[in-house]
Amino acid sequence: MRFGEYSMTPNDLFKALSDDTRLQCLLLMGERELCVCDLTDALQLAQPKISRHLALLRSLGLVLDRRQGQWVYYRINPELPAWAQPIVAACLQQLPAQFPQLRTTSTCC
Amino acid sequence: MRFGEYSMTPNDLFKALSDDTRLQCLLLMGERELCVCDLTDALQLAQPKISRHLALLRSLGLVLDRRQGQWVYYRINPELPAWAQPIVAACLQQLPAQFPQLRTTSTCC
DNA sequence: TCCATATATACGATTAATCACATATGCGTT
DNA sequence: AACGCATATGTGATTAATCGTATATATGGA
Repeated sequence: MRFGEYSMTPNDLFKALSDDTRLQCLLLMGERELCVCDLTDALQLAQPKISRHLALLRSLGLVLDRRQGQWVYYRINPELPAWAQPIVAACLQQLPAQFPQLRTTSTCC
Repeated sequence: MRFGEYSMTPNDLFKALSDDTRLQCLLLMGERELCVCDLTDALQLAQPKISRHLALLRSLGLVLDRRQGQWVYYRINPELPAWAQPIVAACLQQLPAQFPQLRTTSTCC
């Protein structure tokens, strides 16, 4: 996958979405801003795994991050390319129902 | 990628979309039913390459095929899973503009 | 039947994606 | 400074995706 400050291509977007870890992270972020430990808790996955997937989403500009103290909060970039917005919106609307166990416990940080 | 008569998952869909050959085939089919030679002409790619990508799209149920004489016509499956329809529709609406050179010459078969 | 055209698949090689584990960095507290 | 916690990255191994080339199958016509 291309990587860096170039503008995202459709190929980049779909490669990003075509991994369940990344997709579930995005779906969870669709509800609210989340820190890394929220995501590791919700998905029950190792922290380095989550972090590397987040790095990829960040490198594409698909998500933005914000450090607050020791925590880093991630959210979906509200300024996606115009062509990507309807696609991402459709995903956020349709796909949570395809991951029934997907929920944040909210008792994290 | 999973393969066969199982029902398509979001992961399957995005993996299918995350190859430019397959994506451009789908976008071209968004306009009308096309045979394999239409696609090889339009994309200027080797026939076995196109055929293998079409086989993958077909195995997921993303496209349907219909043989007429020596030609095999492909079209987007109009009965996609409900969750997939808005996503595919958004792609068909937004993405052709991202592939400016994408056009069928219509002088094929 | 033999040939030409259209399409599909098999095979081996190459490249890309993912992972687990180890380690590094950054921040807050003592 | 030293520690603990949260997060990020490096590394090597494994698996998956893609490709080019060769070949197989199907159809129609001579």
